[in-house]
Amino acid sequence: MLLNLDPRSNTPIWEQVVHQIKELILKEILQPEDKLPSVRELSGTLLINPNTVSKAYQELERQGIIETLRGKGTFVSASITPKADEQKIAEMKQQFKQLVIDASYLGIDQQTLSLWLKEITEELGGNNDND
Amino acid sequence: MLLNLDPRSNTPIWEQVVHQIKELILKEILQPEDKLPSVRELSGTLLINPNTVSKAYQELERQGIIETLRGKGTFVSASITPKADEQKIAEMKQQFKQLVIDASYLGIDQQTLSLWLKEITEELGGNNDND
Amino acid sequence: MLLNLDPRSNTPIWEQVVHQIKELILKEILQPEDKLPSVRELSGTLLINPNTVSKAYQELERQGIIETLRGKGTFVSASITPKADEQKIAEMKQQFKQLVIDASYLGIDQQTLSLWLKEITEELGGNNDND
Amino acid sequence: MLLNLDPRSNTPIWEQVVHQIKELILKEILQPEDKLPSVRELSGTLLINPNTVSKAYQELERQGIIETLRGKGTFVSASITPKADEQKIAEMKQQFKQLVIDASYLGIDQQTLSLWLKEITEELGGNNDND
DNA sequence: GTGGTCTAGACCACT
DNA sequence: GTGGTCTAGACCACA
Repeated sequence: MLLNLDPRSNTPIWEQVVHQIKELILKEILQPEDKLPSVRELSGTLLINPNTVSKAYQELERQGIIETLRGKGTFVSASITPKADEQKIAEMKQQFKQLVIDASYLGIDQQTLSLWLKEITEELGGNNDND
Repeated sequence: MLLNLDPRSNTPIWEQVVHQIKELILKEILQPEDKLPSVRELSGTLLINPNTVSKAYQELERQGIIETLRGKGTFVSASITPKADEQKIAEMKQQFKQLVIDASYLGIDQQTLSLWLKEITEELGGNNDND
Repeated sequence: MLLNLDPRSNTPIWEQVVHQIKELILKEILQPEDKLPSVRELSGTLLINPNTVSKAYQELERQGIIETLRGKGTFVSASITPKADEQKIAEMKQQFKQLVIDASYLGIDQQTLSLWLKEITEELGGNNDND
Repeated sequence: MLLNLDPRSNTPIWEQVVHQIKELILKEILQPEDKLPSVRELSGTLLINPNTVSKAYQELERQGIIETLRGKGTFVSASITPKADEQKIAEMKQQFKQLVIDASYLGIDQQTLSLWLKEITEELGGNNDND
């Protein structure tokens, strides 16, 4: 499993790992019940510390996206139920607004954002039918 | 000038200040050439550390959104030219993607995001006719 | 013998086995002198590692609850004498306290706990008349 | 702030810290808005690693019991709202049952447990009126 | 000053 | 083999 990490980014490495694994699952590259690489293995591949991977895995587990089976390893959850947490949705909308504002100052208008949204949705939902 | 700051939020306070001033400008509540409150004044109003306000102003200046005239104060720039910095646009798209992914795990679909986008654009651009 | 094991739980599987066998004995579903399934048999039924069952049996034997007769198998002890180990009782009280604290933060009050205690005692002690 | 830590216990140190802080809050020794010792300070007092304290604080924050204000420190939340999470309550009842079972094998009967429950509740709810 | 992140490396319990 | 915990010590951003 290869992830794209940027150690210079402001977003912590463990969070980048979380994001990208979530993306892989959405794209169905990682499927329910699939085994994730072990903490040591992934830390070796990504050239980061095991603790950092561990933190990412723990966060993913906290979100109900993966599960760890004692002594066996870590697996993608069989059923990922979205929690409609009101508060988090409000936060997300707020983030979204800030993003739109920042975009505006980069000269990006609504149409472009709308296009991006479409592109991204297709990229994520486009599964692997035509592989 | 009243801003809505949340000290519990993960986004640093100076960044919240930056965001909200940018929003006020987009909404044309703050207009070009308008004078901003002094660092000391604003820090007093918002009950935050002057250094924090200062950092926010520096960032806004760096983005070309406000200008400091020595001895006179700080003013909204007369003309804010969007910098079409390719790299920053790519970063923004990346951010956007991560947001869509996170939204997806909260059960928020494309339609909802599309709606939000429309709402936000209207809220911001209400008087952006002559751009 | 069917036990309810949850591989996702935080309590180790061998401990879940220990708990549930203790429960079966309390409920007199397993009676003194009854033969327990062999390690291999039980591990096959429960689809878990033989080492795990073995560890559970060892723990139960350590507590004096079951006995192994070489070449014959494993049996529920004829007389289970509660050890009034002061230290263990103190530990238990400590555990109990932590549980009450955690319950409190979940909005569970003393009355509810008291009710639970009654329920559980009835469930377990239904035929404990002649102790 | 002095906590009683047992490095030999099975429960991890960070969890012991979490438990005991929760207890201090219930006893109103720590009151809403109170500042907790800094990570470094507490780690110095308890002779444990700062990371361990940090982990405890992060868990407490995740539970909504404390809040961190960037650069200022960590504080007891003003209002702690118990979340009536069905699933967690079920888990708690399960734990409670296992505890009753274990107690039974130590010769502790329902009456004793009932007494303990009363004692503990009084200890926790007894505030600091008579200090 | 504060907490958050990361590395290095160790030890442990579980399967 | 697996993940979880802990220590030691470093660096950074925030206020």
